[in-house]
Amino acid sequence: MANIKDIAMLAGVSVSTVSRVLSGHPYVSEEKRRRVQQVIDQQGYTPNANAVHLIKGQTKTIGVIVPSSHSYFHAILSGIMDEASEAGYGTLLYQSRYDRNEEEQALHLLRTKQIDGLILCSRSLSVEKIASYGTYGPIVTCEYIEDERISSVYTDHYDAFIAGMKHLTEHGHTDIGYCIGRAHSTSSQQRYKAYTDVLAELDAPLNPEWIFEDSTEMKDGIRIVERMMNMKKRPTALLITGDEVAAGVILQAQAAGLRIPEDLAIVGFDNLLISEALKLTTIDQHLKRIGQEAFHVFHEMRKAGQTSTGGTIKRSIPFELVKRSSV
Amino acid sequence: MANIKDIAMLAGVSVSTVSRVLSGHPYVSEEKRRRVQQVIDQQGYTPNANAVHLIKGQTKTIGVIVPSSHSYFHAILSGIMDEASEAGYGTLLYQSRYDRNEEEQALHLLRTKQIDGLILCSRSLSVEKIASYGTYGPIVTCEYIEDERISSVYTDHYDAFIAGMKHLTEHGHTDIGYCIGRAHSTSSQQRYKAYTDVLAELDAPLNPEWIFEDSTEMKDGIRIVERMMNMKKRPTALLITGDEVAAGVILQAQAAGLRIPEDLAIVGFDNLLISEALKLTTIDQHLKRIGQEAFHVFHEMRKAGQTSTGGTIKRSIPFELVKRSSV
DNA sequence: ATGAAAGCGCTAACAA
DNA sequence: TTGTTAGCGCTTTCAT
Repeated sequence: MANIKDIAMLAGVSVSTVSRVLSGHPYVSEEKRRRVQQVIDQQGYTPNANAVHLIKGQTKTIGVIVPSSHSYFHAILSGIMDEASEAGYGTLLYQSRYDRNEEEQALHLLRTKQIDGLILCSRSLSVEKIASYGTYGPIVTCEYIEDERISSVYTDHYDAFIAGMKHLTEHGHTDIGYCIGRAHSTSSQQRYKAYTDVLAELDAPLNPEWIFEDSTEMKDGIRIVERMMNMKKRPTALLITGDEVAAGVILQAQAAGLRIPEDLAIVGFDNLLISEALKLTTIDQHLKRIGQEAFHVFHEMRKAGQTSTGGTIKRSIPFELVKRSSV
Repeated sequence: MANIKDIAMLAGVSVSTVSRVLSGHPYVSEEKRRRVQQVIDQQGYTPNANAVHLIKGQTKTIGVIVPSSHSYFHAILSGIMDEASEAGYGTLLYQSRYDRNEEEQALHLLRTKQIDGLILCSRSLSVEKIASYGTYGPIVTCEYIEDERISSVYTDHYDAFIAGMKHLTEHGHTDIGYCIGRAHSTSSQQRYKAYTDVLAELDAPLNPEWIFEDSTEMKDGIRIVERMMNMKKRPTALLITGDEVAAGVILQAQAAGLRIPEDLAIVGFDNLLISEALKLTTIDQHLKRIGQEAFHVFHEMRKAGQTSTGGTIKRSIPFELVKRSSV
């Protein structure tokens, strides 16, 4: 493996000239530039990135933590990747599998300077822990976090849930249930509040049995309907955070002979590719845009960091109710 | 940000002693070890990974290219990650989105020494192109590749397809169709061969209309049934590579009033989480195991590379027909 | 058991 | 326009 010294020697120039050619520096004579480039091509030389990173003190790489490869995160990720490559950044993906250790491992990359910043699409670690890594580089979360040391780009889940509930009540529903992912996340709490607020306004009773937790995949949707079929009184409508879960619900509802929306109305979340095929009414959170903005926030902080003391940024992304025929 | 020199100074020792403490080297007096460790803790010091990588000439990181976050790749990935972390390796994920440039970008990481090896879960680039990077480190693909310069860990798709077809013919089916992903991949060709071989043996006619291409997601399954419903003669059984597509087929088949397996028998592939919920008969390719073996192959090559000229490895992973009630 | 010093491969300030 | 040289932060001989 040739290094820059070899190239310099073979081209009969100094290493600095090679370095200048490499970085497209203007002050190089056309003749030497050509000569150097020729040696580079012929030797198949590429600079050792570790050396470059070491001396530059940056890697032009942003880390992204996703807990799983769920399409929800995939949508955000695609937004991040687009903007990152636009800005000349690479993307280092880290799958935490909801494991705190794995997650801290990723945070560690920031300390050891393997990445310039970090975007968390979800978190398992405490806010305190995450914030403690803030000194090593910009950290951006894709869910709202109170802490002042961390930036976030997020959906207002309370408002979004209210919008979904309203849409159902406007269609005459009062027996409404909902399905969420992890029960104790910040968003789940906001959703619970929205749910109870609307129910209270309606003077409708709250039936705890109609709240389905830990639903993230299609199979969870199937399970939910199986459980519903055994209830003495079933909800007439369901708010489902995640269109894959909604797909499972529709699948099993059909198998059980329920018509949609007559017997069961559904409002989903995320507006994935299947959502359209299923004619699902859903709340589009513009996940891709969340990813894009997350990168922008990182980038802004990074640029600000050079000059002033970059403050953190909180940015809410508007959602949109996409009406189809499941309500 | 303190560096090793600062730590040495603060602890009143040389940098070598700090380095020894860092790497758990035996020849350090208990007293100095404690003193150094104390300074390290108090300063919150962590070695700069770029410097370590530079001098060691390795990163203890393996790159993984996945085209998308489809659960098929996720299953392989989880196998890779398990074995990697077991062996003290980090995993750098790269989403190529079937884009040749992105894919080459990942190959480039090998040249620039940011990763020690690379596992491709799928490829868009030519075999030639990929093989040309083989000199920079071990490359392992998770699909069969003829080329001698590249290792692969794979399912024998011909045999697997034969097994699926046989299972259907044993249940009396002769009007069999199938759904595949990318039409021109190596595996698709093998499957086509298996399909025609079985049909020929049966003296059954081949109906090109019953071959559905470009099906990877649930929505594709929906589309397939919509198309099938318009046919004058429908297949009575379907072999579907990908249980998410199968889920879409089941969903839409139910909506169209087809009973499974009476009106339409289905053999899926992959045995995902939903497969069990859907009572889907499916061919489990042991994707996780493929991922595990892919890492092992990388690791073996890497270790061999130190001493001898490490040859490449081809390793076939056995599949398994999981019988449930969709046939 | 410890330290001095060479060097991993590169960039950039400085001199020429 | 070009070359010399001093690091970037670390590991690892080689002495002692």
